[in-house]
Amino acid sequence: MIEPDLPRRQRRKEARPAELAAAALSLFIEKGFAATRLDEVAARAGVSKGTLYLYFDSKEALFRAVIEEGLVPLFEQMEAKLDTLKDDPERLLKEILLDWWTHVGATELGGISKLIISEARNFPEVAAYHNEAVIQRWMSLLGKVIQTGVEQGVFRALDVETLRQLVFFPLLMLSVWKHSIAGCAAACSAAANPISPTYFDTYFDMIFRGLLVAPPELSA
Amino acid sequence: MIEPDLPRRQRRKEARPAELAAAALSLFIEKGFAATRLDEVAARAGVSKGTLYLYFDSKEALFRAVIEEGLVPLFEQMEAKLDTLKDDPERLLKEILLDWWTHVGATELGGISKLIISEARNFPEVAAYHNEAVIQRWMSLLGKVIQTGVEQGVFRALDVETLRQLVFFPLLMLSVWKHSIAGCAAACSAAANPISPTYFDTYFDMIFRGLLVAPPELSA
Amino acid sequence: MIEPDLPRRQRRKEARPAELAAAALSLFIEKGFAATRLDEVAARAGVSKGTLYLYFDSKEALFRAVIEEGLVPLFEQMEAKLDTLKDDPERLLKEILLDWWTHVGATELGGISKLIISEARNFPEVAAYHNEAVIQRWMSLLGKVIQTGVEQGVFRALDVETLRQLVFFPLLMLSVWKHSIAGCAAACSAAANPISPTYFDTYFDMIFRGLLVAPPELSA
Amino acid sequence: MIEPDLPRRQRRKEARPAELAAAALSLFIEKGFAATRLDEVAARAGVSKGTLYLYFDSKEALFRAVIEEGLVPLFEQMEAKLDTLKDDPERLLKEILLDWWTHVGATELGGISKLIISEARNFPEVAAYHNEAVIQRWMSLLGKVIQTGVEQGVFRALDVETLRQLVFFPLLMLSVWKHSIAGCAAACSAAANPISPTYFDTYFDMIFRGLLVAPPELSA
DNA sequence: GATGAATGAGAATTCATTCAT
DNA sequence: CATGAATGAATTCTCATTCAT
Repeated sequence: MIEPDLPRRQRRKEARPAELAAAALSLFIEKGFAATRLDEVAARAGVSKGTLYLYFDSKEALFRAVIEEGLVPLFEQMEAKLDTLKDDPERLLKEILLDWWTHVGATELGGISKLIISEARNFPEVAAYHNEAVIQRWMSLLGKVIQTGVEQGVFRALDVETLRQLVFFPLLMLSVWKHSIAGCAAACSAAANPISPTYFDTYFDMIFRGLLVAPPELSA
Repeated sequence: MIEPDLPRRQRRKEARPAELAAAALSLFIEKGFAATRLDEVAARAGVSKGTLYLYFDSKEALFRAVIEEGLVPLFEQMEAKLDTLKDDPERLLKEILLDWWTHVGATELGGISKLIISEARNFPEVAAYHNEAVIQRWMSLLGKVIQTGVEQGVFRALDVETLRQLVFFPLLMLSVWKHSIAGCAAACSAAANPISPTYFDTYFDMIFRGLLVAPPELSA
Repeated sequence: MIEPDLPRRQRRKEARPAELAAAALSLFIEKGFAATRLDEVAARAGVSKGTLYLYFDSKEALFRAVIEEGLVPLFEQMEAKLDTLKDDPERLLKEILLDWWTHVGATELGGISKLIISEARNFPEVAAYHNEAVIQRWMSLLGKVIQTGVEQGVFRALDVETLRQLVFFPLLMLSVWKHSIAGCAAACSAAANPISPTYFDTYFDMIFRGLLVAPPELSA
Repeated sequence: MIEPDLPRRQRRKEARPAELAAAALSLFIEKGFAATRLDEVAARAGVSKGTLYLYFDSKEALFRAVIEEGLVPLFEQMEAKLDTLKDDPERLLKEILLDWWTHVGATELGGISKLIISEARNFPEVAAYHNEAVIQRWMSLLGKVIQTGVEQGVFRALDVETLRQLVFFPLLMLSVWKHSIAGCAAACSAAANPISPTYFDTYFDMIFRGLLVAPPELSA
């Protein structure tokens, strides 16, 4: 990955935007967009305030970049998986949902969802971009998986539009929760943390009992 | 509600905090806490900026009051219902969830959830208060309803902690969505609005097929 | 002028914009628009920085106001004079030019010309406003006076457009000079100051010898 | 002008300051000193920002150089002419004034006058240098020409100090005007452009009628 | 109580200047 | 010599908070 024959300066220059966006992401998630000062972002990235402006035109541009940077590595994997496991929609759906949780929901990237929710009203263009580049894409992916299952007679023929939301929202909400309410560890009691150890077992049990034409428990 | 024998001045005086909090609530929801200026709050409430400080010590105090004011009328109803319909947990759960949607999720009060999610990190004490005064209370209510159903052998004996979240999150997320992403109507395409007309039908179908020991469709 | 029954606060509020504009004018003239900091303007007016923004939306708005404030009292007098002395165009022209010198060129208001010259490129709308509200008006006034003289057979029938500039530019340039080069008293030698004691005598001698059909010197 | 036996590198090196100053001049004139960024100057000269500092210590030093560079080629011509046409002061004066207009007033160099007027207060030493190196020299030249005319009995014996200003200011003002107000072409109406086609005819007519002991028109 | 003018600390942004490469 | 990434002081503008009226 590292090209050792480039002078250090230049290597730095190429890495900078990602470093800055990473610093900004973590701060935006911690404190929200408005409450994050560019001073802090610069400090966390180990550069001066002015340097930010070498790479981003404004705070809003930085916001936009954070979304883009954070989401580029995110979708190759997800969509690639769609072509595998076509004959086992249950396992495919489960894997895709767990993938999302592992690579997004449970990580810092999950904070982007919270960010977008918080700032959509104030930055409609950024929200629109995110909606189109991420939400629609992801929802469409989920829809295709479910649709496949329906067509194969494995999933019940309910409204796919709604199903994909019902299936996804418990995970999304969990992630959002983790990055906001559960984040004020000191003040909020432990009870604020909603993740019980059996959460995922129960989640998939419920989801698939609702989805499957012949749930294992009953078909037995 | 109105006490007609008090002189108007005094009535006004007592109503003021609620009026101010109402104005603040709608603005906080529209623009977020940080982006709302006290000028605007005062203007919307029809008073001068200085007057705000007669009733609230600071912007944060106003935030706290917004939570309290907005949620006081909210929980008498909900908890009262618990004592009714004890013998029909399915109907009770459905009614309670629809009640929440009707009186909170679908109304401006649903915006408080978004607000808390956005600002929890910056105002941990407010978040803690909300957590304890609202979230815990509401989750406990849901838990009791489900527990009743389990005890009566109507609901499956899964982890109740998780079930109440799985049941509630699709509604909560929907409400949060409505108050953020779906709110930037101009920029975000209509597709951002996730409510399909059959959402609630499918929602309850899925939920109860997952919950009920003997779902109608399968018991047949 | 002062209305002694208004509370001091209110009297102040009405006077403020003019006070602020006056402070800004003198600083803009001294240092130019770009080099003047709003801190200084506020300090000179004896208020805080924030107060400026109660009355003016931006530094540019302040600039615009300076032009307007400074020029309002300026044109009533000038144009009123046009109706007098219709039968003596030479005296009328001389009085109007001296009036301009006394009330504008020689005073701080003359600095506005320098300001506009300096900043026209950077603030085209302000320059356009000044052009229309001041320059055109003043030039038109001069043109009418000269035209009257021509029609009465007192002035030679040359191009009036040009004449009014030839007549005015020596005064305008003198004023601009005073407010720029002559202003750096310490560094610039006294020779930079171009006003010789006989300037106006020679000026009018030249102007009228050029203008008059029958100059006194020769008609004698 | 080009010295073809120097290696190109070296030629470049010697030409650099002049190239940089030329780039700076045009930008200073376009936008004023303060509003010109060194980035732009470097870009227009086709070098990097750092290179500027190899040749000039500071932005102010560049300003000073702009004056010097721009005016060096300017005065050989002018003063050389003084020795010719000694027996026709009218024609000499006319030629010198037209020369100034052709080589300075009408060209980019005329912008230096505007620049000095704008920045004299902020850069007194630069203004002082310009005053001494340019203004005094030029005024002295004009004075000598007029003095010659007076001594030959061709020009009237008025105050020469003032006469040279009266003669020069209409041209100077015209040039300044062209480089400021007339420059904001978009916003300012065409009427802002003060040059009528007969400007110079009328100008010389007026000037010489005022100057000459026996103007053609009257001597008839 | 109520007002709204005034404040000033704080945040985003710009840009002349430096210096490692 | 030349570069251009990095700096940070300086500047505009915002807004929660105060307080004289």
